[in-house]
Amino acid sequence: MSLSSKSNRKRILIADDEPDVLSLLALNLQRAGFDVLKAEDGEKALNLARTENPSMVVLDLMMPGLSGLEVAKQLKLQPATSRIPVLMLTAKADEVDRIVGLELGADDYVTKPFSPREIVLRVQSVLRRTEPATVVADQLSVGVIQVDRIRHEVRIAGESLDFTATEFKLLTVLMERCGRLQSREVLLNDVWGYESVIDTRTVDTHIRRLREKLGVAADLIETVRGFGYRMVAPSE
Amino acid sequence: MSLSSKSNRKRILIADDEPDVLSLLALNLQRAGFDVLKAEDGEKALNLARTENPSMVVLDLMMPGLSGLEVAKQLKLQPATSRIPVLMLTAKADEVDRIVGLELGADDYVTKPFSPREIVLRVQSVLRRTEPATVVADQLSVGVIQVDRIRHEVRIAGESLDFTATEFKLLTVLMERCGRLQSREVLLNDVWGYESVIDTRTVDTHIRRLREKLGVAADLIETVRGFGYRMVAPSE
DNA sequence: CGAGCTTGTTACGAGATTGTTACAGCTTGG
DNA sequence: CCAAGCTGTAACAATCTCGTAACAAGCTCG
Repeated sequence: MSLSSKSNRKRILIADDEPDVLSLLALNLQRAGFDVLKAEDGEKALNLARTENPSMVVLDLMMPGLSGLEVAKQLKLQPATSRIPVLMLTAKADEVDRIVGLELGADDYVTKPFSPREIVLRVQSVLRRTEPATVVADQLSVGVIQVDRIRHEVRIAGESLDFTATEFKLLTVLMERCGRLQSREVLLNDVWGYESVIDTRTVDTHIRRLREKLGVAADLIETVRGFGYRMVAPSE
Repeated sequence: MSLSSKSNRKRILIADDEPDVLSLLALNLQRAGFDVLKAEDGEKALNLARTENPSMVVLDLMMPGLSGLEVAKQLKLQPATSRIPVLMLTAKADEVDRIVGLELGADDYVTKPFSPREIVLRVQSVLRRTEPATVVADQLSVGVIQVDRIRHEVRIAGESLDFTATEFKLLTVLMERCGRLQSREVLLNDVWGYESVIDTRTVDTHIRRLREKLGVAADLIETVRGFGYRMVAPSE
């Protein structure tokens, strides 16, 4: 049932010993477009962080066994994992003071009770802060084309249109790299996924289908003969 | 339901030191149905934002005195204003990189030159995104469907109908988010609860039962292949 | 208890989606 | 202008998705 696309989505590792909290966070993060790795305890979290190279780690401070604090410390110790941002969940506000006193390696923290929405916002903002190169915008717009990735909605000149899963993905990839040439290989990789064994001509077919649906905005997808395709902003 | 004046229109605060830009934006936003507050500099913008409780703030990045960036930071610092969405106007695309590095609190940004129309679209989409049904109405109505949540009553074209608990919940969730796509996962989460371990196909079944009972209004529930379902207002 | 209702699961078929292929038209370089 | 190579287009088959119906388990209420 998943519209899976491992390649260019960010992986978030979350660790909490309460299954409910874990599921809730996972669901909301997935809904916000992240891939999620779940860990029920500190040991598992540490292992996953080392093997799966997540973009970010969300840790519950209080866990049986390895606490979130210890996991964070371990991560900071090794070069391979030392730069992974850490968002710490803490039960009480006054715990934070102690943590800060301990020179916690967390990039941000949230005190319980928190709303899942808040966590998602924090995760996004920490990612934005720590990875200036890749801004993840939910809202894309190029010329008359507007895309809301969260709602999976596309509007052409204000009018809502439906796209299939593949078309949608292809469109958003082109839009977020507007102005830059995308080779068929890159598109195959980022739209269809790493291990796909798909003919490059397939890209052409989907580009055609995209253009057909885009109607007046079809011109925004340029063909660069011999290389691939490029979305262009309309010249004013 | 009300044709009334100021009360239920959204207030947008715009700040720019160029009078021309300010007027142009104000005009277009008013035309789009918003109330507009104008500020010529950062200080005034900050004051208005604190006293007038706007739904959203549009800030020019470069202003004499307090810059848009500083205003945004100030807003984020205080709980009363920290949740107001910020749309930032920037002169050049490469300014954006610097902004991101500076931990911008903006929800979206637009680079100059921009069309007023584009700003209006952005404002609308940011508002759509950041305001997930703040009003909980007892009375819902979409097309010929009318729901009274207190009496637990549903009327289709005036005729009363019985719905089961699940059907009722599903219907109201769809109605309150009329026009917006709901994935099966979201529906499972919001109708069945997040700890439920239920197959996504179950959603399909209940959608079908809903449509069956809705009769003439069945068309109001759209299927968005590959993603989920959406309730639409019949006017479109 | 038991009939009837509610609800989640499952099977299946129609139809949509999608990758492939063939071919025609176009661009490019000589 | 021609030949070679790309790309646009259309058609096709494999696959996937969703609507439909049937079924079984659970629940309610007499």
